[in-house]
Amino acid sequence: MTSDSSHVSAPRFVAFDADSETVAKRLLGQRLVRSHDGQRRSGLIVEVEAYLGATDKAAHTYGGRRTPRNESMYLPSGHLYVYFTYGMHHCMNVVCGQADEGVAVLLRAIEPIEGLESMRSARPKAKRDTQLCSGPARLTQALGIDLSHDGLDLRTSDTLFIEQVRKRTIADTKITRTPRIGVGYAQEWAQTPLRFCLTNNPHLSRRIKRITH
DNA sequence: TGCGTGATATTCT
DNA sequence: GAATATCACGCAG
Repeated sequence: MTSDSSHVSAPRFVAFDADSETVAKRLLGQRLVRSHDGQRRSGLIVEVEAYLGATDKAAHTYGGRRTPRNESMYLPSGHLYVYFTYGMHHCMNVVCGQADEGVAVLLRAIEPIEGLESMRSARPKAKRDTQLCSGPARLTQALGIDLSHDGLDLRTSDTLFIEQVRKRTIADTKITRTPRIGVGYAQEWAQTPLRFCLTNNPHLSRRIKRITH
């Protein structure tokens, strides 16, 4: 195996059919690929958040809420839920669990691997490559993902999909769990550690707080 | 390094 | 009318 193996097609990641915590951990270290205009932009998934559905006060589907915006979160697992927020940002989620359950994983950060030039031109404000995809809205901007991708099937799409570059789930010892970002309103759910990061990866959306003794 | 703040569409009160 | 699964900028220390 040489370092120039990025053109070799890897198998698709297909194991979306599980609860969102399990899928969140499975997705860490897999490769998110955006193929557009004959170019490939891709990166390793380094940070995700699990959203648990109707019982989760931080989830868009809390209490079974169903609106035109979140409709695709009720699609079968493997589909994409893209939403627009703060009047200017897109965020992308992978639907998991069962159809109509409203369960998903938010992709928060990737480590860029291919198509760095395209990402840089898509994100002129990023001063360093660690700022290209280190945040949910940053990574959608870097990859050119918007509402036109809402409801897309990652298992069959040729333009956006996830490649399985490792068969085993990353060991728990290499994963740091923290509370989710920006969900302080969600009461007891605000404290629940459902954000999963590859420990000390430089492409995270935020540094992991040091544990104080 | 770490606040405070503006931009601004969708949803809920 | 208010809040939000955010980002980028300015200013303080």
